[in-house]
Formats: sequence, C-alpha cells, structure tokens
Amino acid sequence: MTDASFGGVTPDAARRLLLGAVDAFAERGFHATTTRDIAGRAGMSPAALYIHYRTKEELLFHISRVGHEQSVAVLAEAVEQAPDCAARLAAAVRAFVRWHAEHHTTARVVQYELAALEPEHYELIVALRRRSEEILRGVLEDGVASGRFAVDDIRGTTLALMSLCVDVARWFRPEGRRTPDEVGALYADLALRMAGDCGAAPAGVTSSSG
Amino acid sequence: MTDASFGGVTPDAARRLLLGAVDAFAERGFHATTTRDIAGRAGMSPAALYIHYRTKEELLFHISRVGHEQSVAVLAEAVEQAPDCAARLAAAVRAFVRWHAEHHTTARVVQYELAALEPEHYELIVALRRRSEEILRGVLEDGVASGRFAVDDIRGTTLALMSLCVDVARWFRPEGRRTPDEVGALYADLALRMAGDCGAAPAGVTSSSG
DNA sequence: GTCTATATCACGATAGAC
DNA sequence: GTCTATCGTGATATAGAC
Repeated sequence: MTDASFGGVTPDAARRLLLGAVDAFAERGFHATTTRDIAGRAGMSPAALYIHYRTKEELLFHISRVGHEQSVAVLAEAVEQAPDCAARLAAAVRAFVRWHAEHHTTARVVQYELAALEPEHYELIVALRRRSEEILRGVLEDGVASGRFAVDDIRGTTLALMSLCVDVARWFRPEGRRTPDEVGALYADLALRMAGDCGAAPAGVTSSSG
Repeated sequence: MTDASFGGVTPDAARRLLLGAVDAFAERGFHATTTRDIAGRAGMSPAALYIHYRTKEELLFHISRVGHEQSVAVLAEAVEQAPDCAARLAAAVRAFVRWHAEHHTTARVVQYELAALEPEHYELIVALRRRSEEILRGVLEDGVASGRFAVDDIRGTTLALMSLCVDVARWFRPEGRRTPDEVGALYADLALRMAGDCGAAPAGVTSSSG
C-alpha cells in the first residue's frame, strides 16, 4: 500500500478496502477496476466490500473527498506560515507539489478520476478543488498589489500554476530521478518566475511586503 | 463532431466511427465507453464497428497515433520557423498549446487514455511523445548555451513545460473565457519567464510575440 | 462481518441473412 | 458493408449460511 493518508479510517477492513481501491484506481482507472480486484487487494471476498461501502463509486468519492481535503489543508498551512508574498507563493507551490508527489497514487485518483463521480458528489469535490485555486490566486493577487509580482492575467496564471502542480500526480514515479522535495523546490522556483518575481533571483534582495 | 483532424480517413463509415469514438472517449473515458455508444454516434449498428476495426482498442490506438503525430508536427513546424531561441520557445509553446486547446477532445483522449493501450501500442505512442519532449528540451538547451536563457534544471523545466501545455487538454472548454490563441499567448509568455529569458521586455510587460 | 453462491445485466465480439 | 440476433463472458450487487 502506497499511502498512509487513510490511517484514521475504521474499522480495519474498511481502511484496507480503501487502500486497495486507491491502488487499483490509480493503476487501471475507476472503470477498469473490478470490485473483485479491490476486495482481493484487501484480502477479502468480493461481497465484503458491500458491508462497508454501498457502491464502488462511494469508495471513489471517499478517496476523492479525503484526498482533496488533505491537499487543501497542506496548501492552506503553507500559505499561513510564510512571511511575505514571494515566500508564500514558494511555500504554497512547494507544499502542494510535494503532496502530489508523495501521495501520487491518491493524487492521481483524486485528480484524474473525477469524471466517474455521481453528479452531486462531483459538485462537492469541485467546490473543494476551487478552494485550492482561490488560495493560490490570493497569493498572486497580494503579490501584484504589493508590487512584488508582475502578472497581467492573474486568473490565467493561477490556472497554469494549478495545472503544473496537479499534473505532478500524473507523471511522478518514486523510482524516478527526483524526490518529492526536489520537484517541489524546482516548481517553487518556476512559480516565482511565472509570477514575475523581481526581488528574489540574484543576490537575496528581499523587499518585505504585506 | 468536434474535430476535423481525421478528414483523410476512408471509407466514410470508418471516419464516422473514429469521430464518434473520439467524442465518446473524451467524455467518458475508454473503459466507460461502449462499442454500442460509438456505433450509435456514427449512426450505425454495434456490429458495423467490427467491419472497420478489429477491436475497440484499435480505435483508441488509431486516434492516439494520428493525434500524437499531428501535435508533434505542429510543434516541429513552429520551432523551425522562428529566428532566435526565445522566439522558438514562444512559438513552440504557443503552437503546442493552441493545438491542445483547439483539438481538446482529441487531445484529451491522446493524453489521458494511454493506459488503456495494449503494451506494444503503448510503446509506440510513448516514443512519439518523447519526440515532443526532445523538441522542447532542444530549444531550452540552445537558449541556455547561447546565454539567452537561465535554467538550472533543463530536464525538469522541460517536464514542467510539457505538463503545462498538455494539461490544457484537460481543462480547456470552448465556451470558456479564453480562445485557444489567447491561452497560447499567455502560456508562451509564461514559458519565457520559466526559461529565465533575460532579453525580453521587463517582467510584467506582456509583449509576447503577437 | 465474512463467506459461498448466485441473480441480473450489459459488455465486446461474432454469425449469418441480405 | 450493414443489418438483426445472439453467444459467451464477466461485471456489480444481493441472499443466506455461519
């Protein structure tokens, strides 16, 4: 099992099913995954799944909700702790990317299997996702207002930043040449460049801003 | 039908099936799409599909191959025509993004349904995709060598650029607030910033190539 | 709560008439 | 080449014993 994010889920069988579903969905996709496969990974019979979850889709919804809540929390925490807006952007992107790399299995399900959710579940998840976008956009807006960043199209740049961070879940492999932290650091630098950050690059010239 | 990229496919029924498959795969994903659905969109019976294609997977392979070949061609052409390396990067990203936005239906299938391909087909497609990456990396390398760009991690930055461009296919909607050309222009500007382009106008003044 | 066994259904793909 | 009809398979989900 790739992920420790569902440690709080009880009973034990429900958690094992959840972890099995994450792995299976990430590998094959929701529709190509069978309930037999999920139950098998959890060491149970196919029927046992339905004791803990009403449908296969409910499993996906559970994974998506917990995953999104976690990534939003990570992002929000990173933004809170940084002193100025350049540090906030760097910390936000770094933390968000690191989460998507470390939890790439969960993240892949969370980000790329949304279409398989039932309409009302989908709406709920999209609302969560919008919060991530708003946090990032807020950082960009502050930086532009304070003169630290130079961005014409804030919405468009936010969208691009989200794209960049989220897509890490698609290509990241733990056996690859970069650690989650290294990808986070690279992407934080790229984000500052995209934001037109003038104060950072050459020699540690930092102008504090609100 | 959203796409005119398969105009050369004959006979007519084979093309209609291909176009139906593109739409269906883009909407629901490969595994959630039924052969009945594809045939229905083409105005035919389920059995007719098997006159023109051996399996459902063969349809996906055909779409993926043609789509990838087109996007690589668009990218290669853009790179060839530009005079210097900054113009090359801008033109490459602009053209590549525009293709992914204009052909977002095809592009979505091409980029996000690869996992459903049979192993040998998958390998063939991945080889095509690698060529896109190499073109972009080449532009970055030239720019760094000539001193025009400032990039530490060329491979990583290439990966990020690819991510950014390709992900356009996931979120782009024709009814959204930006045209394919506008997204292309924005992303070309962002790409120059990511490359640390020093010779361009001061940060924030988006005088990108248009 | 978990199992074995199974109901029910829809899928991909084929057969054979025209 | 296209149709109607259908085969065989494997899917989700349920029933009922333990």
